[in-house]
Amino acid sequence: MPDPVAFSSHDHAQCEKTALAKAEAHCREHKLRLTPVRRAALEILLSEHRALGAYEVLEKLAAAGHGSHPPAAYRALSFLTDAGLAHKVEALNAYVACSHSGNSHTPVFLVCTSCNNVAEAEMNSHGLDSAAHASGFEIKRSVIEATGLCPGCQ
Amino acid sequence: MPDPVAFSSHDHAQCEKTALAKAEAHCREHKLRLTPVRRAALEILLSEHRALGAYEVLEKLAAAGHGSHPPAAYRALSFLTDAGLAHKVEALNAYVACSHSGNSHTPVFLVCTSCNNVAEAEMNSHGLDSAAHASGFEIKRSVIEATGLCPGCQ
DNA sequence: TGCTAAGTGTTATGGTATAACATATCAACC
DNA sequence: GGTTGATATGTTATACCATAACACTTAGCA
Repeated sequence: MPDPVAFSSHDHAQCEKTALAKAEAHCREHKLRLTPVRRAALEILLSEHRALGAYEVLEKLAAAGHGSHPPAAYRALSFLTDAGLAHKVEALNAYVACSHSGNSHTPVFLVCTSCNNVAEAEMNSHGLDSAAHASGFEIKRSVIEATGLCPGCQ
Repeated sequence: MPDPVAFSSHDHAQCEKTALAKAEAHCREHKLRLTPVRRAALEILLSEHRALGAYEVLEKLAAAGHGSHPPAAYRALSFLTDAGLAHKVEALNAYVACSHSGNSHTPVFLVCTSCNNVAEAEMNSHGLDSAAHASGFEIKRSVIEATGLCPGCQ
């Protein structure tokens, strides 16, 4: 597992900018429509490394002049997660921008309970996959999340 | 991963009975108070291998003469999960009785989207643990869940 | 231009979870 | 046995998370 960027100090403006550029490229390539609301939602998620609740995203969307009713946020989040540009952290019922390209992958989240930052790591979920397959279970989607303390908060 | 009992036909009455006996022993040993409400909640969870929502548990608790307000269910479920006698399936916001002794362990859930049964497997979460530790993250609790189709539903 | 599909606005409602405070019960000790 | 402090339960109220259903608009294309 590489050093997760969420727990290291870094040039966040740059971090945001490149993620957004990658997202645009990904959408162009896959003919997905990154509309203003969706783009705004992505920018909101990208602005922090912690996971944001849907209603928190909604507030910020409304503040930015977009829809102010729950479906506005849920639709945007749903587009982003379907496109692989964001993920839902099930343990928090909250959403984070994807830290990796637009590649389809099984995310692994490290959620710090102190600073609330969420790092996304890539791991070979091979153990899970093959073990499940061995017992005859066919995996569609998997969720791997760990809560605890990040290096900076210990 | 051993063949998960939830996906095999088995003597469920026996399955329930031994789980309950183990839970009682576990509580005695750890001086935990398995009060009537808590015991009732555990029996409710044990009655099925699918995950039950908190309000579903609440209904059954009320029907059995226990509290009928949400905190009654959440408190019982919280006791059971803290004691390791039940787990929350985060992907479903629902609860299942623990299939293994009272041992503290990292559960791995296989959730069938067709029959709704949830199997709990034990797996060495060693990959996750050591990888997280290598990047300096200290895990308190981890969630590993896969949704898909069980052998019988494919 | 007119059609169709996709996206958005809006209202309403349903499902999940906890805060806060009152009351009751338990366990241990005097 | 009665007192006390901790644990558990009852109760009210509310907050947070999520989606159904339908109307309207816009984009993309024949």
